[in-house]
Amino acid sequence: MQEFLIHPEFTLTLIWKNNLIEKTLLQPADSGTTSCMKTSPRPSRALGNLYRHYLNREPLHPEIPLAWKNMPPFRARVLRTLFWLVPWGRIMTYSGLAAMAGNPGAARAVGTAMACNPWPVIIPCHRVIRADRGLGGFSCGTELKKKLLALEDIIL
DNA sequence: TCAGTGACTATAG
DNA sequence: ACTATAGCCACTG
Repeated sequence: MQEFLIHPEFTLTLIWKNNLIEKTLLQPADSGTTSCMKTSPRPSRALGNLYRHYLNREPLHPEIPLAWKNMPPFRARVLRTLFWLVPWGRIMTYSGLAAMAGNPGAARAVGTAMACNPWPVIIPCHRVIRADRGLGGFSCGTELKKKLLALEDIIL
């Protein structure tokens, strides 16, 4: 089952399987979209939560049902750490996140973990930047990363 | 087991 | 500020 969050800057698709969010798909808004947000009909609790996250910065609920099965251990630790430690409007470096996840030297592996993040936006990998304040990479395009950060009043 | 890979980083020109 | 480079680590085939 799929459902959508339509935002002026992006569309987020939640892909559900066995009552768990298997992954999210993120794509930049195509030109000429609406100026307000909307969701697909009968949104799940998680989607409602995401809607209000972008509407009025409501924190994401810690129990969003994500399908963690088969995630390699370090990547899971990194993603969980990111979810818990970096809320709306905050940023973290790859190396900082590596340290918080318990392995200070693993900045590069954190980058790989971000690249493999199955749940962009829910797990806020757009809030992870380089130690030199550079933007770093983004699977869905660095332009979108910049816009997501701008929504949170973060300018690099 | 091991070589290859990459959303990194510190350092040197 | 930019480029090159060597070191770094978890994960993969």
